[in-house]
Amino acid sequence: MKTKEQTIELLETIARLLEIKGENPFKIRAYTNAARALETFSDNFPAAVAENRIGELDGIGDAIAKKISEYVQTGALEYFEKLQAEFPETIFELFEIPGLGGKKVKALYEQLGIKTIAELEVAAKDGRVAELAGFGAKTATNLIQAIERRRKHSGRFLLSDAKIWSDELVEHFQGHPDVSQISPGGSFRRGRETIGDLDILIATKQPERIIEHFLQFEPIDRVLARGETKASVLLKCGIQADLRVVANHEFPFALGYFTGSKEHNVVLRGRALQNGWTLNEYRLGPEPGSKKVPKPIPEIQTEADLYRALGLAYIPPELRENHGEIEAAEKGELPNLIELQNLRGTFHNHTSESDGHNTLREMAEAANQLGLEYLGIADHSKSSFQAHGLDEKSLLRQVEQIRELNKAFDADFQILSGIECDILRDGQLDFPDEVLAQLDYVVASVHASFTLSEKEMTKRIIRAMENRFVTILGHPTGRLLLSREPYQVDLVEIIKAAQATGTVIELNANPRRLDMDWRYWKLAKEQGVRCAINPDAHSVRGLQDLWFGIKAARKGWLTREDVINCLRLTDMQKLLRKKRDS
DNA sequence: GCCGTTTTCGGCCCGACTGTTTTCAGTCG
Repeated sequence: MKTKEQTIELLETIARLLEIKGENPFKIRAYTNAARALETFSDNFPAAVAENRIGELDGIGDAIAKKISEYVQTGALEYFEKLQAEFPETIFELFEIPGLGGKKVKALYEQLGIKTIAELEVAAKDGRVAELAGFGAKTATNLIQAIERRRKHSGRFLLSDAKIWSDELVEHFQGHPDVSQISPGGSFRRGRETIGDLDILIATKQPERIIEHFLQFEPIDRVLARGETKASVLLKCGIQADLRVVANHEFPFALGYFTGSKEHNVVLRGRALQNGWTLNEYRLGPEPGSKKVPKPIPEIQTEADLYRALGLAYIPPELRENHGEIEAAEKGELPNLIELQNLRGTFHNHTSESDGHNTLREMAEAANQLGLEYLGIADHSKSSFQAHGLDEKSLLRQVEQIRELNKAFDADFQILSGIECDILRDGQLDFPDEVLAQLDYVVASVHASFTLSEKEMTKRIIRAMENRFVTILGHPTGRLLLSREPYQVDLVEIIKAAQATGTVIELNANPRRLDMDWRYWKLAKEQGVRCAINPDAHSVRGLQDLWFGIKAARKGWLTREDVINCLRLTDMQKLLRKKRDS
């Protein structure tokens, strides 16, 4: 039995193999399209395969559906095994070098027998690569440099790192007389949890001056490419930044185009074609050679105008993943997405009592300064000894301190006493109910025994959720982006259990976590499960991470009604008591 | 290999940039 993730990887691997074979590019694309279709599929995957419903997905036809079914149900795919046997397994690492695609990898392998990055480096240095047809001295040098860069940097970056440099770049152009419009684009604008590179778009009448100014940006390490309308650089921190320059009237088209996602844009272009139009990064115009009489094209000055012209409500960047947003925009059923200023408080935060860096008072004052109406303190519990988890005595002392401190604040700001209670290996909690009952709420999280099977882990977490004092399930998969894989857990089952038990699920806003993942919130929301956006702040500064949580919540289609942090203090307190009183 | 208001064949997004090329292939987004 294979999982959805394994199937996606299979399809992508097949696409790569077909590329090296030099297969029909459209056939290759069909496999990557099928992988994309599965990525956005949030229903029960094994059931859909078993009931032969997987072929109903857009982009998956009979042939691939049959292959998926064979792979998932027998655990192997004969077609793939044969294909794979034609090439050494290590050859895939060559695709990780920018500048190498299917054609070049094929040439390197067939003509020089190169099948690893190490072999490529040797061949590039001793001159064999430069002698291949289609390669040259410059290509060889670029490959050597790319291999060296790869050694230093991993290739993807957290949203938080991207934000620092995107903000800096926009700042760099602040007040520049030739900038008439500027916006970040790409996956950063869409709020993806990790970012490959930065895209900055500028509208101007003076493209060469803008490119010139871009190249003056101090943190640039080296210039990768520069032309008349775009330039690419590598920043010293390892992030690649691409600047695109367009004319003012082209800006909305270019912004939409470079924001993506690719899949979203493909559908938009399809809609344009239905009207006899062509949509690209510069314009919406009549499709040359279209047999249709094109509809008249309305004037377009903003992205919103563009969506309207295509018969759609404006789609916020975070939703542009071809995850159902276009159908919803057509019917006028897009959600009114949550915004940062809708948040009135937050729940999961630490103090110096466990592993935080600031005191209770400092955290409270910072939250009050931020304009929040309440701050929940949830320090670690005793089993998390690596984080100086609180025992019963120190926890109850903290509850007392919170009561005292609350007297110092006006009625418009309150601290809530909670705990981030460890879910033990068997699903029991780290404190007995009598202790938990003395708190305003309980966040229950897994912090140890990560290696249980998916079945056991799911059972363990559900058992914890069945405790009536567990208000919120903390970071449901335990992932640390770019550094630790999530533990195995069936989120579809967890969401069902949250619905059944009346447990809130956390959207941990720490940019290293962003857990539960945005791809599951739409499903949770449809089942009536509520979300708590928590920065998991370990310092005063950590409270700022709410910004990332909002981005992820918006990607998950959440509105202020779906997120309990948007409730007024009294309504929120009522909600916190609801499960334990029922 | 997928898909269909162009519907079972014949398309499939396309423009910018680099490097290797005397007019374009490969890669990227």
